[in-house]
Amino acid sequence: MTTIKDVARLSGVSVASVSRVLNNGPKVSKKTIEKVSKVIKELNYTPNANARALVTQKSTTLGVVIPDLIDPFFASLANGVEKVARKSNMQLLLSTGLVSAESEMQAINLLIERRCDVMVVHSKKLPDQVLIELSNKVAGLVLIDRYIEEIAHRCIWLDNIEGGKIAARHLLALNHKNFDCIASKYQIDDPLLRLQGFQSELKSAGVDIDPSLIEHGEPTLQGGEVATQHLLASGKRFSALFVYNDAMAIGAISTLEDNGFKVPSDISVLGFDDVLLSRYSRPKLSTLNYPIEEMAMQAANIGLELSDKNTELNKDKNYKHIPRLVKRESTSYNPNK
Amino acid sequence: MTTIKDVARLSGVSVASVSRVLNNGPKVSKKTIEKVSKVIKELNYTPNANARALVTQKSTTLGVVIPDLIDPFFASLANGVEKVARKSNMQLLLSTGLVSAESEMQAINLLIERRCDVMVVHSKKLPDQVLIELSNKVAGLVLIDRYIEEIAHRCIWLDNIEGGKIAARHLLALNHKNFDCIASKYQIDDPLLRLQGFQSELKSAGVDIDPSLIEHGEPTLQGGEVATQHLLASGKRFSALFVYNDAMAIGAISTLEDNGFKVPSDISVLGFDDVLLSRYSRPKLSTLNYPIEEMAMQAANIGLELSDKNTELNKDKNYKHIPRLVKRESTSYNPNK
DNA sequence: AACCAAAGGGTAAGCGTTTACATTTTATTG
DNA sequence: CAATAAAATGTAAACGCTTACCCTTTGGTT
Repeated sequence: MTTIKDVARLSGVSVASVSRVLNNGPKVSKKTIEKVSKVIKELNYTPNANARALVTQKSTTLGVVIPDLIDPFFASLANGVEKVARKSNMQLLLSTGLVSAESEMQAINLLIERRCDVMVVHSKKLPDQVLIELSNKVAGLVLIDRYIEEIAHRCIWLDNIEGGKIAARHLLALNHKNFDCIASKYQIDDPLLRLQGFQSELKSAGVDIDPSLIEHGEPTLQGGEVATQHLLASGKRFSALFVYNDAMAIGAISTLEDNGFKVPSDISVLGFDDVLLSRYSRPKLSTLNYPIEEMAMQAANIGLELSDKNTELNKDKNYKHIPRLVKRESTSYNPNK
Repeated sequence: MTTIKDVARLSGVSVASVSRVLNNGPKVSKKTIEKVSKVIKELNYTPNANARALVTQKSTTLGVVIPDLIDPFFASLANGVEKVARKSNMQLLLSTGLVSAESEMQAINLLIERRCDVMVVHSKKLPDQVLIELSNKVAGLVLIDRYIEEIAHRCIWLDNIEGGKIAARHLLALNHKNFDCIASKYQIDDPLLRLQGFQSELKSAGVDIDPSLIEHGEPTLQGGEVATQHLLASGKRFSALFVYNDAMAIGAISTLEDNGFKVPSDISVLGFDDVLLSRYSRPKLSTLNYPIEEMAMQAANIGLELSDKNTELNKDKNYKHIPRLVKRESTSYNPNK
């Protein structure tokens, strides 16, 4: 592959001059620029970013750690970061963390090896302490979808508790009296907090929900179907169902209708996340919008700031987001008094 | 950030030795390994991949060019490449090409700057000739979802014509007599060829389809809805509808049912791609499976081979894929004689 | 004509690694 | 114990670039 030396030789100047035209540096004459540019074209020369990164000590690389790309939620996250990367003339380096603490750590390490200027990390398994230490090593580290008090200025997160409350309020406002929930079987913050918020708001309204009746399942279409079958089998009567995420909610709707219940006239179903799916289902899904792409963009931008030595960091920042209720067709007024 | 020199100094050996334990090189004593490993832990040292890439002339990076990550189809593509990257201890560098030839070229150039060993490129707009030239510069270049005869050994593609034919045969086998199509408004290969195959197979069966009745629309849910409205407004009668992709097909179904047609009992609807969506719709969508993730994995693996100077390249390879019919609930037998 | 500032361009060091080669240490053998 | 082979380690060059510093032009002022 041709190097800067080749270009220098063929255009009869020093490598310094070539470098200067490459970076439109300060001290080059029109003539040199033309000469060199011509040779660059001819040789089809492309500068080596690795060499550049080495000498400049910045990689113009934005790293992302997510479990996978198949889940549209994470794809949106990555897409948000990518947008910022593009705008900042940087590149997206992707590392998938999958499930375990070890694999998350490994994914992060790969990005550190690459000396990413910024790292947007979605980690569920790594302990707080590890992440805190990591943030001492990587200036541009940002956590998304997680809150750790000690490094709150690096955390972009969604208030899941408030999300649960909003859900409860919506259903309450629609005159519902009998509720049930489908939760995720995974014991991580998101489902736990959503449920917590939901229940606490119901309780404030004087409604109690028997914890033993809450179904837990795989957060997928099938998981939603299975959970709903269990729910129906239990004989519990309810007119409003709050489901952990949109995929499960769609599975729930499908099972409800297969069993003769109309959504929303018989039973209202409320999802969470507002992924693409929710707009494609019939009835279109009412849900809580999780603005993950905007949050990802914000995260990337904050990482950019953080990685810039010139801006002194303000540790008092807080980046909490509140989900927004999206009323579509799967929830409606309950006429029963 | 600590460097190999720091590690060398603190452990009282030369950088060469450190490098050797880093790469479990051939000639290091147990003692040195232990000594150095300890210091590495202490200093929390992470080697610099850029420096490595520079000296070894390989970046252990796998580049991908796709329009965006939001489209689940491309997310699957990226995910396939990522799987291979992970298995090969490489990293995924992502560049989005969006729509224009220029932006595609720019995305590719960014990957070249990074000296990606392998590049999996999804390009629709760049002319054949440019891609052919590019493949002379980048040994590990692979094209996905595109066929160029001169570099067929670098092309992993799907036979869209055959896909159209399979669709036609399926619908024909279900005793359908009156067909219509919804196509994409974009004049690129995929929709054109699918339609071509569909029509040609129908013609073989003695059925003609009036080109003027074929609707063209945005390849989205809304596009499918609008196109279907036009179709219905035209008054044309049909019992089988072949739609460019799954999103449009779901839009079509929704509009058909809103207008009193039952799917599939009144009208069979067949999609294309078999994205996640198709399993979530009601009725579940019959469609043609586009094995994009497997193709992407194959592409990445071929790129890996190609980039390896030791394997001599066989230009006679051909990587054509045939879509597979997935019968679900949106197509059924037409009882009318 | 002499001087000087400004502008353009070159030299060379250094970024953090790997690795061929040279050198030293250790183990083996007669 | 000397000789020698084998193993471990060190030295230094190289990868492709940027940039601080220095040198050479150029042309404007007196």
